[in-house]
Amino acid sequence: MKKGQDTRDLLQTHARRLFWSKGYSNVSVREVAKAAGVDVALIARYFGSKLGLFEATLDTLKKIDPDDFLTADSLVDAFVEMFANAPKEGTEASPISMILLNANDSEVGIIVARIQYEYWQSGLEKIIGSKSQAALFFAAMMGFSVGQKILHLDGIAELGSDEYRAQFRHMLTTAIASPDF
Amino acid sequence: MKKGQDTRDLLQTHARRLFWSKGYSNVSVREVAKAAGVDVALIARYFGSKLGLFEATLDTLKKIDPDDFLTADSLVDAFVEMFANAPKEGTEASPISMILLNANDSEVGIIVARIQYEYWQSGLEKIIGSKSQAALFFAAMMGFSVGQKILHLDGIAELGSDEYRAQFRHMLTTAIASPDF
DNA sequence: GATTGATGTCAATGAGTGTTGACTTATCGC
DNA sequence: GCGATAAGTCAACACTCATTGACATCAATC
Repeated sequence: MKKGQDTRDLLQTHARRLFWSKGYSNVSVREVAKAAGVDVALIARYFGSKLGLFEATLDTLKKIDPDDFLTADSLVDAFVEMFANAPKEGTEASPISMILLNANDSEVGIIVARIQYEYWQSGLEKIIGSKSQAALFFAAMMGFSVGQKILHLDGIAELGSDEYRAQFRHMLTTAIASPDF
Repeated sequence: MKKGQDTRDLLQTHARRLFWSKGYSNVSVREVAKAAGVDVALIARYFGSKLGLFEATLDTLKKIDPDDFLTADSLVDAFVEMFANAPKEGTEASPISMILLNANDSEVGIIVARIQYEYWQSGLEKIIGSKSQAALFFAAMMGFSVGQKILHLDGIAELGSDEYRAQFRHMLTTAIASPDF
């Protein structure tokens, strides 16, 4: 018989993939269990509840090192690449678009958003200098993310092109820059 | 006995308020019927289905005149005021944040997003000049909206202050401006 | 080999969902 | 007043969902 930890890992892996691509409320525990090849009841055993299983998939969100983005240039670079090299549809969502994917779920959405924003907040404020401007920047990133990943807006979908990449870089740079007053 | 049109209007009014504040999937037909004080079955009678009722609440989305925003200045003004004077929590969502509120619902989210984007698209492109930049601008607006209305991010929540309003105006203005290349 | 505890199976529960059809009641035209 | 049509009521259906508890099965320990 398998070790319990294996089953746990199996559930967590498939839960992450499913939750992060379809959103919390669009995935049932039966679906996760079936994908993992185990019985539904084991979710309750190992994670207590569906929400417990979901929260277990959020661990990796906290493992990115914020010191990777210490200057404004590298921050812009990082974001440009994040969107330009975005994986195609059906794959896992980026951590940021995860927020939007669950925005309508008061319980889950706030959990994800808080984790994400608290993570980015200090770094963004350090670089941008203004708390409110950092919040605007973060919000704009969410918008780009949902525009690209969920709504597939014309234009944003093809962020890979050089011309568009330059435009995107320009927008981010000016957004980070200090106002002229 | 009431006229049928009255019941129809009553259902539509309460449906709009509920759908636009909690999102489509977070509102049940029974909840709408109870708020309107009528029987659930009447939703099927007058609107065919829950989705039909929802689509009926989208009519007002199409009634805003895009010619109100013909210059870049008035566009920025309109957006600044839209966010600065945003109604408090619990009230109806703005049309834009409606998109995010339903982003995780593949059926409903796309309906709302398409209506909204197709409405703004031509006007934005006319003002901004670039199709992709217009898409980015629209996406950023969605992000601001969800940051303010749904996630209540520190900073964005208080967009009414003069200092913040100035920062917001600056960000929008530079975002609309042409790149220096 | 028996006992114990971890692990996995199965069926059922109870709450919620949108939708349907038969029925009753009111309103209007004649 | 009568009949046709509109309007509203009620109960049920068929489904999905997360969760639970009783039961079975395995692995390790004594």
